[in-house]
Amino acid sequence: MTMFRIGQLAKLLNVSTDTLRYYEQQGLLAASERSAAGYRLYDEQAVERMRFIVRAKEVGFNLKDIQELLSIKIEKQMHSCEEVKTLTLQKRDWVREKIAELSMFERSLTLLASQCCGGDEPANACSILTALEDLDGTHQ
Amino acid sequence: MTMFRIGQLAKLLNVSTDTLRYYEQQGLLAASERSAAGYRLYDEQAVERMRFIVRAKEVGFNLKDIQELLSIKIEKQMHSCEEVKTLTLQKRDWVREKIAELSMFERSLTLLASQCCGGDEPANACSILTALEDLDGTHQ
DNA sequence: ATTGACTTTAGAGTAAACTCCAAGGTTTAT
DNA sequence: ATAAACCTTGGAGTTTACTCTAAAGTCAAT
Repeated sequence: MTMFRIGQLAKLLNVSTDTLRYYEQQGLLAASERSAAGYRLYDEQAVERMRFIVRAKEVGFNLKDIQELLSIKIEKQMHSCEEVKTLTLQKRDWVREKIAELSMFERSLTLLASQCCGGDEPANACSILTALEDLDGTHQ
Repeated sequence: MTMFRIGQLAKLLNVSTDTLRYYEQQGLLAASERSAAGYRLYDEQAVERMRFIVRAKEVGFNLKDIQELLSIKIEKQMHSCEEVKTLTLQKRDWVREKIAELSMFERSLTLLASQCCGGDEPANACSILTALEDLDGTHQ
């Protein structure tokens, strides 16, 4: 089993060692074990967990959100399927809302780009606000 | 022409007056004019601009991003159409990436919810991490 | 004319998420 | 065996985006 030291994991996932220690402190990612000298050692599972955290961050989840997502596990004895399912679907709906909002932006930006000739002349006719207002009219 | 005072605009857009003053200080939204007593007055255009800022914030743009988006309009005679188009398409691609990533989360949450009441699978296989990994396998 | 709700400014304080620093211990390469 | 490159901790500092406070001016209504 390959174990990573903090610097190696940091390099692998393009974060700082400080960030990894901060996440540990925040209860997001503990080192799998410590070496004799007290160095943090991370296994593949920890790497996967960290990959998840990074990805979740990238799409706009904050650390509290991520903790909640990570804690979604089915504990058949402790919680009913219904509870878990409700939490999961709530999160999913939140994600769907975000997607819908982003899609509106995507349309705005695409419309703006299409209205722009893309040539050398001053961009007098190009206005992102106009494009957005146009969308506002049709969507709200 | 109806003019809004800061408190009215704040109420209308569900932000604080402090936030509006802060955005002014950051160069995002200036009051259209001042009353004799020095009160900030906002016209419809300012309202639209603020609406844009709020929405952009909601989908994860930071203030610097938003300033950049707004500057496309403000300095349109300073930039060529090509510059504007490039910037716009860059932002659009960024938004598309976010949407793609969020869609993966959405799928994994949906998958997780559907597995939740499936019944017999071992509980340790039922986490969002596992669901996301399953998606990774089929989509990347 | 005075109360209460609004506004002004400058400046201090806050929360989240890092980021840096100091003072020291460990590992690896020469 | 000694430097370079890593790691440890605790704690201070930074950035972003507000949020709050204080001291004072303005406005509408009783």
